[in-house]
Amino acid sequence: MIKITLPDGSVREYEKGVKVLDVTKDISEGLARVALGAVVNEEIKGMQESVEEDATFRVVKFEDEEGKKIFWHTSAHIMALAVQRLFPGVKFAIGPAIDNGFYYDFDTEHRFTPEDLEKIEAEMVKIVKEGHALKRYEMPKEEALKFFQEKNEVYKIDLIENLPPEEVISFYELGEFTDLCRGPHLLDVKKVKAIKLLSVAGAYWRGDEKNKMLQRIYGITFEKKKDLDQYIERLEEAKKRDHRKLGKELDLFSIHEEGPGFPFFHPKGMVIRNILENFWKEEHSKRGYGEIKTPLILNEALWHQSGHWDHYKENMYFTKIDEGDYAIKPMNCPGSILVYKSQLFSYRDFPLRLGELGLVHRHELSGALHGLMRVRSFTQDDAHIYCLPEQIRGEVKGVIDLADMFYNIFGFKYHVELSTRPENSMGTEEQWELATNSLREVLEEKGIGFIINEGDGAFYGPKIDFHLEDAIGRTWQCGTIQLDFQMPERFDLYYIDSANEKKRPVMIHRTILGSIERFMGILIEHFAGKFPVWLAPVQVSILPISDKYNDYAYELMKEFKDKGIRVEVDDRAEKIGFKIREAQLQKLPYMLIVGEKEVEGRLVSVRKRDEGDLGQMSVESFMDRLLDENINKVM
RNA sequence: GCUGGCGUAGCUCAAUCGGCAGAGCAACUGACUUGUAAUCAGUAGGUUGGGGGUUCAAUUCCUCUCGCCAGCUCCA
Repeated sequence: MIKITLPDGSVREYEKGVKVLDVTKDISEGLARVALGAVVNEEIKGMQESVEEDATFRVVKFEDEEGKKIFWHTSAHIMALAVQRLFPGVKFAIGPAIDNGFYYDFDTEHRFTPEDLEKIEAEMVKIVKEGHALKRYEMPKEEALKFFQEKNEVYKIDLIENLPPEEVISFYELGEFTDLCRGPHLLDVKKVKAIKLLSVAGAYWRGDEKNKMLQRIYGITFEKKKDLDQYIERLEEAKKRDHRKLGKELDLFSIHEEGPGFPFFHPKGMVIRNILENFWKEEHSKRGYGEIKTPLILNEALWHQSGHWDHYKENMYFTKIDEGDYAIKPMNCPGSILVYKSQLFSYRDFPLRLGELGLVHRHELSGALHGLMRVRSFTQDDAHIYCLPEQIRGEVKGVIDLADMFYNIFGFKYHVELSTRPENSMGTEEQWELATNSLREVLEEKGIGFIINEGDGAFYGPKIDFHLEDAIGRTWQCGTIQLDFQMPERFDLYYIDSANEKKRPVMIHRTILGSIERFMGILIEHFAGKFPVWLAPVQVSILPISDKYNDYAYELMKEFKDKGIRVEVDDRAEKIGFKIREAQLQKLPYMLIVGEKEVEGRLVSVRKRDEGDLGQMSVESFMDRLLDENINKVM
């Protein structure tokens, strides 16, 4: 007898043989059938032989994260089989599931076109109809190598050669396609009903730009056609939120061929930017930060001393002044350091927090530029904290809390990463370990979940990064906290301790918004351009019914302006319907319609974005309402 | 930077096989004086991203270059 534990915990006993099939049928409706370990992935017939007594099956639904991953991983294999059939001679690299779907990397002289994707898609549908089961088996290393050598699958050979010796080398066979794969997989392909191949793009083998570029096909699959339609619809929705599109439509900013990666901010964009910056300044002032401003261009010698010359030159712009060599700053820290060095500090002055909204220029690769999210000139909401070693924890905690406060105001979700020592870096192993551990311990102490980003630290120290999401779920690093023992050393920074001796301070580099530009990009996508009243570039638009009421509108505008409300009058000779439409498309929070009915009793007819007509009210009560809302939303 | 795709009026997009470069919106002028998502008429607007080539003829084909988009790499 074989005992099978079902997802609800109940145990069923079956005789070896066909009975197991019954179980899989029982639990199969709407589910991806998956079990722990190898056995369940084999054909049903094979399973009878290998299922152990008391085997425990785990059933994973498509709705679960894990279920999706398995579903999409199998889909990648289906795609690979389709490609193998349609394009013989293609070499296979890897084909994993990702957050939204899957991809497979292929090496071939042929360039995949959109038409090819359709053909592959059709072949995948055919494969699903054929209803193959996935068979798993294992092979000793030598045999596995021989298997792929015969087919000249160089990437698979590379993979096997790099597997740790204790790793079991397993294969999954789907029809004529056999792939090196750890699994697990669906038992068969029948559930993969809705298939969509999304795009083809280049990708380097093992993600290393020195390696050959392969062709990567992205796709996504679902159990139901309806889910696929929904997914595609969601993508379309997200496109409408794209900050590059909204930035143009709402006249917030522009980017021109004359300055790739150098954004221009328009008056309405500047309103938002100024609100952000002013709020930032107030909050930092409250928390004991002093504000500084340092030059954009500084002598090259400074950048040699800081280590940027050795570690960051590729990303820097240079210029000449008279006979001297200068660099345009890619980071603000050396400037802050010169401020520090302009006087002598005592341990009693610590922690010393110097903030700077600093404009930096970095030569990013042309292909990496992306609206406001990835630019070549941007303003970091930077600050450098000089402190005693025993003050590190307190300061890091303070910055984490500040970041959390900022993100919560906007309702952003974020995740945290801890980045460790990169290859091209300064300092000793001990210093790095100490710095990395302090950051880790603070995160653990505060109970903040984080993932480790191996080798992604700054060249002078490890960092904690805060990542925010854009409209289509891509994440962007914003806030960062970097611990640095190197710069104080290089610049011979010191303070006087209580024993009247010179000591090295610790330096913490940190940003909250990251870059004002990127943060605004995320802000635009997050609100889909419908900014809350306190952020809206125009808060109130006054719409006179006809130009007979323009004077009343101007009168009101002046009153509102005096109260600090951002207001405009649409005095064009247009019908009211047209003006309302325009105001709605500009996503303005409030429209005030004024005509014959309002002009007498100092009334306004209020219309709110998305909510429609709120009826008539007096100018005073509207103003109160607005000021209330305005103040409430800021904090 | 790499791979692939794209670039036509301020914006969104047409232009069959290489055969006179067009529409809507916006702008401008005039009329209309309007009550909750587009009033009507007229005018103007282009070295088809830029350079070179093939051709009787290039928005269309070839080539170089610049920019944009997706992904890779990189990163705030």
